[in-house]
Amino acid sequence: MALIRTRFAPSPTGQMHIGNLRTAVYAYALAKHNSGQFILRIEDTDQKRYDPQGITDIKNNLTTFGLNWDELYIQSERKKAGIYQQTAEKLVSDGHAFYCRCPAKNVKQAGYSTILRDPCRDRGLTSGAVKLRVPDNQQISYHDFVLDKVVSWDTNTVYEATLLKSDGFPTYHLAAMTDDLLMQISHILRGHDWMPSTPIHLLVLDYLGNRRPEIGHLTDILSSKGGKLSKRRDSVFCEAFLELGYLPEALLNFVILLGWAPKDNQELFTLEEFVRKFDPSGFQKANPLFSDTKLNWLNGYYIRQKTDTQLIQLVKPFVKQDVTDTKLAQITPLIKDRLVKLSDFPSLTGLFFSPPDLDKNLFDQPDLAIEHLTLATEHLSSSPWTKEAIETGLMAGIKSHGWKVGDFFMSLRVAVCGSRATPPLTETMLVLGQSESLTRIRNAINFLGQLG
RNA sequence: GGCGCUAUCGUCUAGAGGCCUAGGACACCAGGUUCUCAUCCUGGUAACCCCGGUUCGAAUCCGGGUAGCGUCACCA
Repeated sequence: MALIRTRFAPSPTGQMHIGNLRTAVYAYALAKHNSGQFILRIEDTDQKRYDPQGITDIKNNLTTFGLNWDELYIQSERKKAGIYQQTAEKLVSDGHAFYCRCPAKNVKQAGYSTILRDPCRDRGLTSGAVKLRVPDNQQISYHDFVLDKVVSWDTNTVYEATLLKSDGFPTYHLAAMTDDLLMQISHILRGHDWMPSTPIHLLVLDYLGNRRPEIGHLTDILSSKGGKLSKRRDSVFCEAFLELGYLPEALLNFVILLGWAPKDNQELFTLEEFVRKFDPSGFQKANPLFSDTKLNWLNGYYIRQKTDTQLIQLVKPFVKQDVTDTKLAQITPLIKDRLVKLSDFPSLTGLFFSPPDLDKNLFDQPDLAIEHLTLATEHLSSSPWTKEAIETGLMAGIKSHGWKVGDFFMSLRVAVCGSRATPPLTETMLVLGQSESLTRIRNAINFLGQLG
């Protein structure tokens, strides 16, 4: 098999979002599954939208997710070498392109354009912007390797796109195709939104006289609110998910499943497993909806797979309270099964740092609770501070009074934690310490007594 | 409006003419484990867009609707 070379070719105009991440991981897997190369190419040919921070962000993100590139190219630097200028001039001299001095139209505001043949195409100008000369009455087609389908157009529906702008910079149409050819890209994998301009690219590819890479168009990720994912309405940026405490491996796994599936229904993938099992026939053809419920499950799953030591390190940036390493190491295992996102840490652990606000509604039977707590005080003030001693003593007391085990511990739980849903009670008291635990229980007795 | 793509449970999907009384995962519901919640285990509810056609037989093939999405810039 010929060498597989894929590229991830973002334009650095904003932060990397989950759609970009998905495109990148698919291109990466396609290359690596075949022992090929994954190329990062920065498409910064739009001077008006240039953002110097963008390149750094893209590199950092790819690194975070383990998508290491083999080669890096930056189009603005290649432009300086005159590569695109030369290609454009060759197309003109071959009769496949022409110069144009029409003012740039802004159909974005007008709606849509219906003029497909440019008035400058036969004027024989010798300078200006360069536009593609589109032939009439021809069929142009390609096989899409994602859709696994031949798609074709009548050239009479193709407009004469600008290839080189009057500022000397190439448009995507010229730059991307020129580079794909020069860089020996074997597979172009890109967003669905590029599909309509594919006939333009096919023409450019053919006129440049080389060969056509395989081309495949990925689905778009849709918003659960309807329509395309929106940067305003939806949370879409990788950075934002990371800041919420989503693990990179969870986000990556989630995004892999959004548009690709293996025949055997496997759901859990590390990057390495995905690369190994990758198969282009698994690509989805219909647009998926973004919904974070499965992402939440995946994140919880990956959190539970961490060792306590690993999790303690991961959770540190999300700890809001002032805490020693020792205490953090005691608390973290107690809430491991309860964490959905790392940022849940502060709300799940508040009870370890400050006494609870008591609410009488949390106690089922205040009078009985006083009895429960009184017994607890008696035992706990004299008990050795170990799990076994605490529990056996308490159980003996419960049994002698004929109480329901669940009722007793709920009273104690609410007194100590201020909530009916908490980490394991004994372990929690162990962390709090004997003195603090007893203080909280006595406070609760007083609180309940005053209600009386 | 033109051009193009798509259409299986609420969501992500398996399904390439009989293996489908349509399978898995998440979510949801019920039960079990457990001193609560969570985890974990077991079970359940739930889908082939519509209409024609081809065929002995269609979720799977074809045609037509309908709907969704994309795009129509000297932006990518």
